[in-house]
Amino acid sequence: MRSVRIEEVARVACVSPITVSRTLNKPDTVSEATRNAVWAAIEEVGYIPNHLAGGLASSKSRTVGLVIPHITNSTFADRVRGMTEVLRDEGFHLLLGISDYSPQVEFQHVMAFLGQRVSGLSLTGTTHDERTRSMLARAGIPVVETSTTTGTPIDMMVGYSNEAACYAMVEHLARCGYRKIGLISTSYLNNDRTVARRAGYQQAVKDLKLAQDPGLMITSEIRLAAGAKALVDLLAAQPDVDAIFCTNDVIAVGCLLEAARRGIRVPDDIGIAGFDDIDLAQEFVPALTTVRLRRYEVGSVSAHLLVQRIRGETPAEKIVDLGFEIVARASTRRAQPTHQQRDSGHVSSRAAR
Amino acid sequence: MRSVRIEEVARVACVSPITVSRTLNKPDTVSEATRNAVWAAIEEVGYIPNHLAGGLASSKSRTVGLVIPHITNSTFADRVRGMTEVLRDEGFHLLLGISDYSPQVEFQHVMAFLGQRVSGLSLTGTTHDERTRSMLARAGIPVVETSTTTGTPIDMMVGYSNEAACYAMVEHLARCGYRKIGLISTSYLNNDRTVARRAGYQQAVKDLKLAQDPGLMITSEIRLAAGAKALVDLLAAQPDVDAIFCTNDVIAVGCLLEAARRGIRVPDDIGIAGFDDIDLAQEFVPALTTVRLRRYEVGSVSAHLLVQRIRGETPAEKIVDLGFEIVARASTRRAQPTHQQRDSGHVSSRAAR
DNA sequence: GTGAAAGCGCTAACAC
DNA sequence: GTGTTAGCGCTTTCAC
Repeated sequence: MRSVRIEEVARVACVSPITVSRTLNKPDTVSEATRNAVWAAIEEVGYIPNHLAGGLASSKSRTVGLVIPHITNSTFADRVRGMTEVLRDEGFHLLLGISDYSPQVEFQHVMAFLGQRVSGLSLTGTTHDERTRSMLARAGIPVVETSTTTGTPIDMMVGYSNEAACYAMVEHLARCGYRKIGLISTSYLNNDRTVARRAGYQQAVKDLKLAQDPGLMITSEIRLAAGAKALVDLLAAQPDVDAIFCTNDVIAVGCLLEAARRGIRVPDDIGIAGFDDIDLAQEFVPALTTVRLRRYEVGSVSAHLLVQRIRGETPAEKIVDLGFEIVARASTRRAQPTHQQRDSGHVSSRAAR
Repeated sequence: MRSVRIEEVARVACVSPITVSRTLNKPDTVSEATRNAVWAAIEEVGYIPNHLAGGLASSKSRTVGLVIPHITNSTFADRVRGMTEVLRDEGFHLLLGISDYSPQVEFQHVMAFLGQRVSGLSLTGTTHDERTRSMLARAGIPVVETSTTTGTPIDMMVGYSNEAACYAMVEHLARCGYRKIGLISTSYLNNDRTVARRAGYQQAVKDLKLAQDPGLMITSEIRLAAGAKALVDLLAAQPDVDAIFCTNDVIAVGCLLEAARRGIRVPDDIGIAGFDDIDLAQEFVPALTTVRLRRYEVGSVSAHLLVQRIRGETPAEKIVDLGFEIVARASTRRAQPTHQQRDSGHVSSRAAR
């Protein structure tokens, strides 16, 4: 398929090819009359710029790569939305890869993206294949790791402290009077965010002298049915649990559904809390106490940072903490206002922005 | 950033550049000894093939474009998953664009993707900007439109009949004894799938001599809160509605939640049905009667069709009907088995595959 | 099975 | 403000 080339546009517009190129890429360096003539010619011949050729010649591409662990989850869907909207406004395009939580698959995507000469790259978390780190170090393109603010960044980071968020939620549950709090987390294999969330829970349980027992921590897949089953399993093993903190809202709603089916009263018999603040959390009956994150902003801020760096600017911060917020709702008892509003962990976090 | 080029690999491996290229792209045309030497050299110098240059020289790219209306919806998330998994296995990569239901934005993405010389393209539905159609006709790359099997295809199609699915659901509701069925659809602006769904509802209502009234059809956004509000609005305008068919499960669950809050008994006071069979549909109490679609397959089959055509093969079918299935659950009354299993509309549809 | 030459379509650098 | 020249890194074509 030999396509219409810049040369043909140039001929029709009676200018040189480079002028056409400039009209497209640096319009303000071309006089208005020329610009109009070129645009008319472009329309006339039906020219579509070949970004492959342009990218090759300029060693710049208008593409950014994103690798996410999976997509069936509003955390990542919102991030994709945040990135695509900003990138579109800035004239960039998004190459998407899904790693399914495998660092090896992530590495393959990174390789392929580098082969496409992406101008920037966004990854999830800080757990990567060693080759990913070394390739990226050599490639010298801006990289944003997201959804965490801890660990050793490759370059930049946008997220929140998973550990602090979980610590804050356990504190909140303790203020609600819960003393034996179970934790249902997602699998923590290759998932530094989950590891951090578990650590936050454990630290808080220890600091607040709540019931400690390895049997209180179990894992579940992110599906409603799995969350329901996890509730059953946890209650079977630890019948006197008085609250359950799920590191994911889908799991938490699964628990709420199962509790309803079994006639377990929430929050009286048991308190249930989640993580993410998905749409369903506030609509569900009872509404779910949870940790609110700024998912869309994780994407939009990442994209902004990448674009800034691609343009050669230096962002104010290499690590952006978007904070979190404990949202108390009906699935947990009312908190006693003993301490001063320590919930406002998010306030300080946000201030860090 | 001057990167390691194929020439350097060639020098280290003591072969010519073209041999390196062949080792990478057509390994079986190179002797094993040479292949090994080349691979060793690639590792040694840390070579990353430049797909921009390769694509330019061969006028082929290993990239496929996908434009979806939005991403915060399992319909599209599953499709993305289906596409990426197949494409990854086939060595292709995915450029993602989100159009927000705007044909103009879609056109911009299509232009940009053609500029990247994507080898194939997948769009949603058949409502496009006229320029999109003409560009694509000229570009001559394989195109798959999805989520419908009606309308005039640009090239190929993968989906299901939205009209037949909604017709079947109204039939089902009629067999359940419902006679005045409201419809809450999404906005049908630039959305041929919704237009078809509404048409299916209207035709069935007419054929089955159910209550007909323009006031029975309203629209809602795809959010739980919006669905809840839509229920309230519909009941206010049409108090004697005995069933509500929502063309989206999220809206339907919003209705169920609102019904629970208002003490409206489902399915006795009112029957509620949805469309999509999201995870929540079967877990919710009461479980939601809905239309099950094969969302993942929409993506995976699309990707397969595109890859086949990119390879120069000719797929057996240009239009793949993946069918649908009426899933009867607790949110509607039991159906009377009067007619013979006409629900098996999906069986014939699937047979069409 | 391997190589040499030519060129894919564009833009950087420099000239005018 | 616009044009000329050279070359981005690879693959095609044809030769051996």
